[in-house]
Amino acid sequence: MSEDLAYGKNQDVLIEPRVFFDEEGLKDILKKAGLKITQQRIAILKILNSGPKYHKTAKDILEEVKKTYPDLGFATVYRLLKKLTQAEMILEISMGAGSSCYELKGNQSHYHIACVKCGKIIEFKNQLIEDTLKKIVLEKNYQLKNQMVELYVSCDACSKEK
Amino acid sequence: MSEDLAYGKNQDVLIEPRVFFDEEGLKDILKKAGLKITQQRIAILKILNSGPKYHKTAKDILEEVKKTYPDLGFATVYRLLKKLTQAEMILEISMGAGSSCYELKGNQSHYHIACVKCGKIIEFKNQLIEDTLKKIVLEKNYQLKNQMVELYVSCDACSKEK
DNA sequence: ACCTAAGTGAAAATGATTCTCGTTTTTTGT
DNA sequence: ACAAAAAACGAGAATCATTTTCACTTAGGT
Repeated sequence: MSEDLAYGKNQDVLIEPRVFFDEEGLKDILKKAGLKITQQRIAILKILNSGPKYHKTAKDILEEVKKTYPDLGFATVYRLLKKLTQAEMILEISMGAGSSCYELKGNQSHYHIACVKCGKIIEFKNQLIEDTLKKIVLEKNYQLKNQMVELYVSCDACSKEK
Repeated sequence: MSEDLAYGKNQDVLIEPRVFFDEEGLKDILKKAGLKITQQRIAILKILNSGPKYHKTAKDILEEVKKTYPDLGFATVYRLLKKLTQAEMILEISMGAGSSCYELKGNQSHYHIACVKCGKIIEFKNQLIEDTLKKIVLEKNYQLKNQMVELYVSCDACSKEK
């Protein structure tokens, strides 16, 4: 896994470029989840593992994967996403209404800022918040499985309009 | 609006008892959203404004409201929830898959801890996180419309099982 | 190479949410 | 109070995301 993240001195750096897995890494994800390695699954994971952003919807994935496997359908995509989510190898994020987004779990937790007008989503990271959340959960004797911090905003450009 | 919140010295206090609106307050919500005041809407808001927890699903609301208005259907519930969400008078929260939850917006922002096993949801509040998030958004020149912090955990009881 | 459990594709089923349309209720102007 | 216009309502159909079913295929151990 490459580790060339755009870290900074600021608490809230944008995460880019993102972490990528190589083909072996993708196979490991399946192995760790106790799943068989199939061409379809590798194809799906390759898509989740590509592009500038971590998060993709099932529809995003299907549209991409159909270029290589035209017969692959939603059932297969959702089945894999669900199994990997249960095995905690990927994250499911539901940003308000509409479809959930999915991300490969790197060792990075990060958060999202979404513009409610133009739909743009920015990923960011903040160590103070991460530590605070971990502490809260620990104090209650709970095991943290996933954390989600989502800010809904009107972005600079959209606020200026009209 | 009553203000008898269970504040404490701790950063992460559970929010209970919750903030309630009186009937005038509920009418104000409709007025501020530019909506007509109807019996059905008041009934829906009264339900959102009752019980120990802030968040309720459209189904929760419909089941309750049918006791008084048996003919009222999903269409009316969803229409109102959508309009009030757009007018920023209530919050829509989507906790993973399944239905969204809705909450009347008091002057309190609060967060959720959900057990992925038993489904229990705890509401909590944390000023440090709130301030940090506000700062992040402000620095980017964005206007914060809504914030969501959701922790998915295995709770104490569920972690012990099996 | 063989067997079996696991995976696949197509289509149907489910669940949540939105839309349509004919009817009813509010609101506004008188 | 009264009528007309605008907004809201209820029922059911439509849409969209996701899950299930089932008959067929394949990966991975022996």
